[in-house]
Amino acid sequence: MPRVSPEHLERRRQQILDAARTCFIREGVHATSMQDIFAEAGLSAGAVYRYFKSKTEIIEAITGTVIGDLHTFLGELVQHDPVLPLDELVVRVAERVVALSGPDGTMRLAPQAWALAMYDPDLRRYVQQNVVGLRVHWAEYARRCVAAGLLPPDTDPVAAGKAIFGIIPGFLLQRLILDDASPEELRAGVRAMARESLLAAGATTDPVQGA
Amino acid sequence: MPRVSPEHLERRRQQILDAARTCFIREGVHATSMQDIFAEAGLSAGAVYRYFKSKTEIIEAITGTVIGDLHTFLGELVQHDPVLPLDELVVRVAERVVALSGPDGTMRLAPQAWALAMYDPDLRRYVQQNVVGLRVHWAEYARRCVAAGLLPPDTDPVAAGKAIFGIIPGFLLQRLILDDASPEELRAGVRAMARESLLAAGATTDPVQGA
DNA sequence: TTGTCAAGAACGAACATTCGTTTTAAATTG
DNA sequence: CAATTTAAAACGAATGTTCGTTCTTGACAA
Repeated sequence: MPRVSPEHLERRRQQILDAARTCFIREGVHATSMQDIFAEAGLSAGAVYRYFKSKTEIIEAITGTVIGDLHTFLGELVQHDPVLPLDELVVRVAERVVALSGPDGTMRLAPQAWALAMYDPDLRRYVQQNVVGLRVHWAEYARRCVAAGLLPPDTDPVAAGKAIFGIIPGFLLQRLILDDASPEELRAGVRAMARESLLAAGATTDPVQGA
Repeated sequence: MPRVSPEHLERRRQQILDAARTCFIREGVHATSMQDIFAEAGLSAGAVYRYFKSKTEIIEAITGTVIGDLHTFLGELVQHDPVLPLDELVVRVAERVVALSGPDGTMRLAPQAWALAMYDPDLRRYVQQNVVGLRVHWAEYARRCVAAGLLPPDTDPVAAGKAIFGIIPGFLLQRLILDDASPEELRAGVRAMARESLLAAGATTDPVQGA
């Protein structure tokens, strides 16, 4: 179809990206050949190469959108008034992660994005933006907790954000690779982890029960 | 060398694995060709294929050893008597992670292992073992904290282990991709995170009720 | 027409792997 | 000990396949 509307072009582009994402999730990025993408998109090589000049460009376009949804979602939760308890916040995010990491979920691409980011400079920038984006929300959460008097004034919210951040990739990994993590169990874990007593020097562990 | 000692064979095997690991860390697993491994090992194709029947077999052999060191290290720390404070424990592990994730560090392979585990069943088993191995230590830590009276008796140590687990991959990711995480900052973050007050509903304008 | 889009055959490079040959050190013999 | 045999070990060019990409060709709207 020659001389076609801009909408058509944009739709084609999306059609290709959707096909690529489907393939990447189903087979993995490296195991996906361009021919797989052609087939999934129902387009020819020539057509696809009209919209993207290389496979790398497609990978980059998709990697940039892996956790956009999560970013927005967390951003809203963090702004919730009153400030949500940490376990509540984490559970809600975890639930979203579960929803996004099913058989067709985009979160399945996250580990691949991390791995690719280590060796492709352009991709690395995208992934960096994604990670920073999430982390900034966590830092903002910590800041609000300080403001609400839930954390001491001398708290470093950036450091707190960096530490809390790990809970989610940790959850995702266990979910994707071991498939034995649930948001509710994570809530219990976070509730156990959020205790000053864990920072105290511990007593020796005999069979004797202290109280 | 024909009719050669078992030690020689074992050394050759290690020589190949070392070369492969070097290549995988330097270029990434997928970007490493067998020819790269031949060159790095200073061996011919035939020689390498005498010891490993495929590239996949080499990848599997290496993936199985990525975090063995960390596993042992954490295992010892967890058994420390008296029980170490959480922030102390995390900092020590983080320091080890830093040591193992430099330009030649094996921890650089972790994200690749995670990604590969999603699509290769054999590899997945190795990575599962690694993850479970670490998690078991964290659960044991939680158990000891309960025994020492640092955590309430009704704590679910497995859930706690799953939650705490994430701190380390989270740290590693930030270290590898953003290169802006340090053990000391992580300590500060963990100290901020370990507070019951984070579990209470907060308020900016509204009063709060207890749990 | 004229300019743009799509098709799909074709291409060349890169890849993992194979295999016939050569080298080598241990084993065997005299 | 020295000469010879033997089979494992190593070599590396060749193989066949697969891949990402390009190119030629035709189709169709303006």
